[in-house]
Amino acid sequence: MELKRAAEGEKGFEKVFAFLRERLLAGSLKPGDRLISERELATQLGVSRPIVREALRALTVLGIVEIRDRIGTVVTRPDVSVLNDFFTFALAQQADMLDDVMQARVAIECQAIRLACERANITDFERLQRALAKIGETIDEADAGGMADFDFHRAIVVASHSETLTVLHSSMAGLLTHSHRSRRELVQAFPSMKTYLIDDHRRIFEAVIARDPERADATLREHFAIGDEYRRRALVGDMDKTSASR
Amino acid sequence: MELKRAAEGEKGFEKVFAFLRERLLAGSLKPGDRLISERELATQLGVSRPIVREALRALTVLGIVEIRDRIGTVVTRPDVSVLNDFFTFALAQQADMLDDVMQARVAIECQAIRLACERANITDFERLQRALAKIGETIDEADAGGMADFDFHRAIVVASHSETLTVLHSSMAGLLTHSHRSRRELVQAFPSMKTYLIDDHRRIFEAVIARDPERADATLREHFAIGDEYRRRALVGDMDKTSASR
DNA sequence: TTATCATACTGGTCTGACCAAGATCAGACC
DNA sequence: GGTCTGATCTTGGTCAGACCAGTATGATAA
Repeated sequence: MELKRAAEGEKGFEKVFAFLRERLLAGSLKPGDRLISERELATQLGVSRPIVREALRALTVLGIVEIRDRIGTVVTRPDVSVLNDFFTFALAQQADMLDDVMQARVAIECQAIRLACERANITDFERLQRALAKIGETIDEADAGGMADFDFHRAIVVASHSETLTVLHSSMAGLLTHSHRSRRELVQAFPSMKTYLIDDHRRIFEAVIARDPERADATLREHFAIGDEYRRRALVGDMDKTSASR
Repeated sequence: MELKRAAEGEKGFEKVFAFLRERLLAGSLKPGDRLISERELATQLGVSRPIVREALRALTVLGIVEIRDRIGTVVTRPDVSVLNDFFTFALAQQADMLDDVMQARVAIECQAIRLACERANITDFERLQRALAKIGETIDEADAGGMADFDFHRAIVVASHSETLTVLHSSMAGLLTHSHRSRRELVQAFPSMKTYLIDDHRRIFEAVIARDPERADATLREHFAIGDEYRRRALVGDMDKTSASR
C-alpha cells in the first residue's frame, strides 16, 4: 500500500504526520471530515497517543485541522491566520524585513488591481466607492483615516476575486496597519498630503472603473512611491509644506 | 511576574505556547538561542512534558524553532518551508487555487524584477546569464528545460535582494514546477515555442541589464501572457504551428 | 598533559491512568 | 406512541513515571 509505505520509513511523529498529510493531499480527507479518534489513530499507526497529539497539534497550527474538545478532530479549510502567525514571528526576528514585506504587499496589490480591472463587479465598485468616500470623510483623523485607507486597498484586492492574493495581502496588511496609521499622522506635517491621499485614491478608483489595468497599476505604483517619498521626507526632517513631486 | 501573568490565563498547551511566543516576539529569544530542556520547561510552567512537546512541535512546523535530537531545541530563522507546507495543503483542498497561486507568482515576480533592475549586482547578472544560456541548451528537453526555466525565474527574484519576495516566490514556485515542465512538453506541439522561450527570456534579461523596470515588468508580463496563450491553445487542441500573437 | 571512560544530561517514545464533558441510547414517564 | 431523562461510552486534555539512545562533560587513568 502506498499509504503504508510512506508511513513505514519514518518513525513516531513523522509517521503520523506523513500518514495524515498523505490523506489530506490525496483528498481522501476533505474539509469537514472528522478524523478517527486519537486513540484509534495511535493503535493503527503503532504509536502512542502523545505522539498522535503532536501531529494533530502540528496540523492545527498549520490551519489544516481543528481539534474540538471532547468532539473530535475535523479537517478545516486552510485560512489566513497561519500566514499571519508566520509573518508575525518572522518579522519579530527580522525587523529589517518590514520594508521587504511592504514590497511584497505592493506586488500583491498591483497584480490584484490588474485582475480587479477584469473581474470586478458592481458590488466591488460600490465597496470601492464607499471606501473612497470614507477616506475623504476621515481625512483629518489618524485612526479612522488609517482604517479607511486600509479598507480601500483591501477592497481592491477583494475585487480581484483571487483567494490567494487576498490571503497573502491580508496577512501582510496586518503587519502594516501601523504604517497606514503613521502615514495619516504625517498629514499634520504635510497639508499637501490631504489632496495627495484623496486625489490619488480617486484616480486609482477611476482607473479600475475604466477597467484599464495598465493605468490602474501605474497609478497605484505612483501612489505607493509618493507615500514613500513623504515618509522619507519626514525621516530627514524635511518639513516644508510643498507637495511631493509627481 | 509579568512572564507568569501571560501564562496564567491559558492552560496546558496554550500556556506553553503563549509563554514561548512572548519571548520570541519580545526578542528575548533570538535565532541561535538554545531553549531550556523540555523537562525544565515542563516543571517551570507546571505542565507535563508531552504538553511541552506539543508546543515545541507547533513552533517547529511554524519554522520558528528546531528540535535537535539529544542536543536541545534552538531558535531558528524562519524559512520558506512553512509557507510551502501551507500552500501544499491549501492547494490540495482547493484545486481551483492553482490558477490563483499562479497569479500571486506573477505578482511577486513582476515586483521582484522591478527591484532587480535597481538592486541587481554583477553576480546576479552572471547568474541570470547562466540561466539564460541553460535555457538555450536544454530547449529540447522537457525535464532539464523546465528546470532551466525555473532557475531563470528564480534568479530574477533572487536578484531583487528581497528576502520576503524570495520566500513567497519559492514557496509558490514549488507548486508550479510541473507547470514549467508541462510548458516544455508543449514545445513538441508548438515549434514556434522555441523562439518564444529563448527570445522572451533574452529580452527579459536585457531589460534587467538595462535597469529599466518598466520595460522589464512589461516584458515579463507579456511573457506570462503568451505562455498562458500557448496553454490555452493546447487545451482547445489548436495545434497549428503558427506562433502565438505578440 | 592527554586520552579514555563513566555519568549526567538531552530528546524520543511508551504505558497507563484520570478527568470532564459531549454523544448516544435504553428505559421511564407522560 | 412519543418525549424526556439519565447512565454509559467515547472524546479530547493532561499527567506521572519510565525506558532508550546518543551527546556533552568532567573525572580519572596513562
